[in-house]
Amino acid sequence: MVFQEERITEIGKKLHQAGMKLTPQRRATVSTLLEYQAKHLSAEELFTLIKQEEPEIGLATVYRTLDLLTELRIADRVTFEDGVARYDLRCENQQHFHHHLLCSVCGKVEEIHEDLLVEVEQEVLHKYGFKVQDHRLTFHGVCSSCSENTKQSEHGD
Amino acid sequence: MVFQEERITEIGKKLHQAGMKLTPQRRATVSTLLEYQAKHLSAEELFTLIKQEEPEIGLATVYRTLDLLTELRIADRVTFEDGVARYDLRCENQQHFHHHLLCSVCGKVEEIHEDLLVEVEQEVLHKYGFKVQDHRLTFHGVCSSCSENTKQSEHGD
DNA sequence: TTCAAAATGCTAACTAATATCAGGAAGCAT
DNA sequence: ATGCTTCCTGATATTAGTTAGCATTTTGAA
Ligand SMILES: [Zn+2]
Ligand SMILES: [Zn+2]
Ligand SMILES: [Zn+2]
Ligand SMILES: [Zn+2]
Repeated sequence: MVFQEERITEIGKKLHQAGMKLTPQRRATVSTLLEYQAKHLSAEELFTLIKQEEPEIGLATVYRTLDLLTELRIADRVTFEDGVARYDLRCENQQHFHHHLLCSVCGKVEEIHEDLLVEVEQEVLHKYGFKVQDHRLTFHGVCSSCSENTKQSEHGD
Repeated sequence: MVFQEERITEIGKKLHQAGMKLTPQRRATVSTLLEYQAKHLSAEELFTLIKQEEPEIGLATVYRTLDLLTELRIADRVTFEDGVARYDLRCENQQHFHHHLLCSVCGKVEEIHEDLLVEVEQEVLHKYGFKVQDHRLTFHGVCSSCSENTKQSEHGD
């Protein structure tokens, strides 16, 4: 909770640098994003949660705030297979967006915060002349617990 | 054009194997996907194009056909920043979806058909126990022609 | 305190995508 | 041919996520 406050005021500074204000609505949005980190909530899901902290807030404001945070690279927008935009707070001092593991069996979404692409991106620069600034990487497959379950049920045959 | 016909009949076989028919509407959809390969068209964009070949076709059929092709792994669905689903015909004998380079200056979308992630995916298996079946990788950055233009205008200063 | 700019809430509008449903075509068995 | 079944289709209605418009409120500097 103390960390949260620090983080929020820090984000407030970034907003001020861009000539914008940390209004109560924006504060509530950021704090909810912090609280539900790595949950990949949609704008509407966030809206209902934020309302608990800031009941007067409107849906449009949530959308506007999320757009703002995305532009300032405080948050990242990511879309999985259902086509709904979801939001992640960008980790501090993280240059690039983190990666996601999407289990096709249980539907779970895991995160990888390690940047596995440094070499790949150099290769892309050399071979294709493309200067990578950021990336979106999602792996589709079977998570560790699901493949263990499969193994066990195979033993049972 | 000859190659197209071959490709279409080959896809027709895959449909038959799955107990489905290559109807005129589906044929027209596949042929349009082939014709506009690597254009990353949305369902509605495809719809207006397909109508030229098959004017009686309805939008719902296009959606249904694209779903079908995606399930049979004949096509791949990909979503960029605007949140709209776009469709790529999967290259023959290609295990994984290809990658995309999205230029933030000119908006161009390039493709990389080389699978750069073999080692990364082994790392993911060893470190996280996650068995990768497929992936979605998009790089955001500056394409080669745009960075050359930037260099030239810097010279001009 | 005044005032302009920024931000907000409400609602309507828009768009992509899906669901529904009443036909049609194709395949097979008489 | 005839019926029967299954699959497929087009039109339309509906849903859900998102954006636009606008009047009102809040904010922070002068
Ligand atoms: Zn995440
Ligand atoms: Zn799983
Ligand atoms: Zn592509
Ligand atoms: Zn470019």
